[in-house]
Amino acid sequence: MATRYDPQAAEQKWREAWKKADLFRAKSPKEAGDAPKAYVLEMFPYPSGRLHMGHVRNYAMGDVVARHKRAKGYNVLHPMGWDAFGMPAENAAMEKNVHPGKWTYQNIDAMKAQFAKLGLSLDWSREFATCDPEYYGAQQALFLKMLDKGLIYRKASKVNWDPVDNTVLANEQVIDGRGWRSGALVEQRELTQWFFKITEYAEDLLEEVHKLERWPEKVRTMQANWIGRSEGLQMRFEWDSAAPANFDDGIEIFTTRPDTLFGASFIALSPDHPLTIQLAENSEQLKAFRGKCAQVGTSEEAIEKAEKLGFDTGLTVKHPFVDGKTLPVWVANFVLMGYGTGAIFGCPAHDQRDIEFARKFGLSVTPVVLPPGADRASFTVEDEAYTGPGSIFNSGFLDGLGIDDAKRTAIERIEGMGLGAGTVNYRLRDWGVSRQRYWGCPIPIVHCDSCGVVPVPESDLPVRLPDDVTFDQPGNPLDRHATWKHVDCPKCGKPARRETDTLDTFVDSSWYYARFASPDDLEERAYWLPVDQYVGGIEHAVLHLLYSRFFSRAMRDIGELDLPSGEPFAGLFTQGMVTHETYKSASGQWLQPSEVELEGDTWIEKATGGLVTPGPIEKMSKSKKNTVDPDAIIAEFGADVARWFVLSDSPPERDVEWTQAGVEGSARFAQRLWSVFDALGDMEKADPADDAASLTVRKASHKAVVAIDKAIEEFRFNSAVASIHEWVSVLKKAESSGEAVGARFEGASMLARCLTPFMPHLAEACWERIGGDGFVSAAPWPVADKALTEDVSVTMAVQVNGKRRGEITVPKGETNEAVEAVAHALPEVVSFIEGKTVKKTIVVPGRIVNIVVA
RNA sequence: GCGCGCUUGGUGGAAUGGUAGACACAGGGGACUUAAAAUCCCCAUCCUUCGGGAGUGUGGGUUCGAGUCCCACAGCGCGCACCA
Repeated sequence: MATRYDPQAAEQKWREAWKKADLFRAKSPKEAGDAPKAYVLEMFPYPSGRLHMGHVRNYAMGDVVARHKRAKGYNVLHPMGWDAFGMPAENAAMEKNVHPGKWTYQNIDAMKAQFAKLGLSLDWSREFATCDPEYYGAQQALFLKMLDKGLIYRKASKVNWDPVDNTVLANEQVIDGRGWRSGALVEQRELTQWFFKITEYAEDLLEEVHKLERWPEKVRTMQANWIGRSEGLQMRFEWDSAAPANFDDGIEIFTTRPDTLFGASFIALSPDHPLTIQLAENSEQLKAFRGKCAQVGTSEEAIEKAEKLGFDTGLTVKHPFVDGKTLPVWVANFVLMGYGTGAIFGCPAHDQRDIEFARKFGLSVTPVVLPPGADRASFTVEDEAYTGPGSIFNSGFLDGLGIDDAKRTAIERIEGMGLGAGTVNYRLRDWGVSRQRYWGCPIPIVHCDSCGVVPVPESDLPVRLPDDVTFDQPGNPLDRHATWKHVDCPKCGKPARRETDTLDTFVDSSWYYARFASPDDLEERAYWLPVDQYVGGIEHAVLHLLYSRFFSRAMRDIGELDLPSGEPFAGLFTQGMVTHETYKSASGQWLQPSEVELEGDTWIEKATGGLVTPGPIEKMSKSKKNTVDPDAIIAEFGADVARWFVLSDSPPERDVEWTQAGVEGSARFAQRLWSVFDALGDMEKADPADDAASLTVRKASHKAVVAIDKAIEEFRFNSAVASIHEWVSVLKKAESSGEAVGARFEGASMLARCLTPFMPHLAEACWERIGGDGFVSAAPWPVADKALTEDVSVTMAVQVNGKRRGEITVPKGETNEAVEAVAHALPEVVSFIEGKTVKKTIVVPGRIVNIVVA
């Protein structure tokens, strides 16, 4: 009697059995023996308390890799933990009056229960949350070592300050120049903050990113662009007018175009340049001008882009190469303080920003690069700068040189004059990590009036967050806590104050992969690292991955990680999002998928019967209400079906659209799979026979194993799914004709093992039904028999002039001449080549025959 | 603006330079059934005078042969964005 597979009962049963058998615990290097290691890691989640479909897809993918590797004989580390510090916990504290810690750990419990239902092959023995004192205490120790090594420093820096909430805002929390929560106009404030010296590794981070062959090209490019290396010249222009105080030596600029120095017509300073600030002290006009620049600067990029603002300081400098030539010094809003030296020389003829500025303020324009084929007497630049190739002219000793030669020559000359040197500049800036927040890792520092900045002794770590905090007023609870910040100086013993800033939560996620490998054992860390396969969202392409690459280097250099390359993630895969159609009611409200239904061709709202307008397919989000709750799906169809669906329809790197019909299709297929095993379950087990029907089944099975293996290795899970579909069709066909029982048993045994990475619970049930030994989750990957995967004859298409006209089947290894003869004799072919001259015949063995006729 | 990527049936997509559209979803037809559900099987790019012809965003090119390689263009998406 055929039975139905009951996912609810089966999934729970198998999960409990796995847990009891402790199947997924990573072996120690010693236990593993000769087995190679595989560290499979998915980006750990923020414990929001609710699992979403994006998580399901992310972790399903990682689990496919982990289970496949395990079956292939690897010692697999597949851990899980929680990225648990951050703003949402503080927001919850303010809104619901619940302590961030309590809220967070409750969420972790809730989410862990949801995770458990997915049947992931995780090693929970290594679980931690970044808000555990053991974790952030270890992080504080790393901080102190890095500080000691000179990788951390303090400096004053501008931050977005919300004057109502009394807090610092991240850039993404500033919307149209206003705080996202308070709505107050955001101010730029100078605060002394802690910085990680990521720029120290800029060159290495750039160089090594190109070698990460198992990373997506796209991510590597984004990182390279973010680091933004450019070669150029840093030089100083000496004063023509009287030198202002503190700037006796002149004005330092950076340029990538020293070849255009003869075309210089002005110097431009950033509104935030120290000289500008100094000059503004005695000039109301300049003060006003700076204010104007700051206003425009916040957000409205369009406006900012349109208008070039300038202020003539009246100062002048000498041109380094042309005696008697002077350049005016302006302040310009388009010059950024954060890049180079915060000052430039303007060469309007060959820089678009400079030409716009020069035309607006009537500054001179001298072309010095002659485009190929242009006439030197008549070539002019109007409103469009020329930035292409050419030869240098109007440029004294540089005349006639190409751009690259001219750059080199100009740099040498400047160096010879002692005015500057060739340098490399990076767009990358040091990483500011101070956050004026409670729910983060406390910075282990004490400020003492006599001793200054004093590190907390390692024996006093962790510096714990106090529990008794309130969120009823704005600002940092650590700062206003009655006792917490008041401590004695570790050095002199006098009363001092704790640092009340906490670390950016990106710090927490920059080294968790090393902590998973081992809390403190360097050898074990060295054994597991680097992560062999990292899986996560593309949204972390720059910051998280760059910070992690920095941290692994820093940890290496302070002796906390034995990782010569410094690269923490050898392989990276970025998966696409889960999307869903959106729905709007007649009154314009977003509706959840569960609130609407399809009647014929039109969507209606279940509750009201009102007409629903389906909208674009977008990433599942609360605001658009186009979410599907994994719990509900698991309750209805089981976790295997949810896993199968998110892996089946689209290539893993692309978005997948969640559809009800698609899930139902996956559920149907799960039953179909079960029926393959169920039909065999009551039969006598037999070895495969060698009749034609058996051979057909066996070939399909052995070929499928190879195809699925390859597809998983290449992250083409959708192709693996397709192969399984085809395979099952063959098995079902044999089943309906009652043939090839032995071959079907063999195929089913292989199928159960190939299914395990995708639908682990179902695979266990199937394995059990056909009397498999132990857990299929612990069974080795099936080995395909080469004799069955390689055919003795091949079908080849026959083309005439590149058009397919027929096909022939010939023995494998047949000579080209014989193949050619068969092809020429094919009736469909004869009618096309009759009466024509055959110019040549191309035979690609095993693939195709192409007959070329005149 | 600069950089990167993508564009294949009604839909998601498959295809080491070698039979385009595997596999799935939706659709159509049939079988089983008193009926339904479930299940199983078949059809399905377009045009056609049924011989064939056209066809992978558009236009060129390389090749015996191009979805795949090269050039140009268009559309869409992503990233960066006054980076000197």
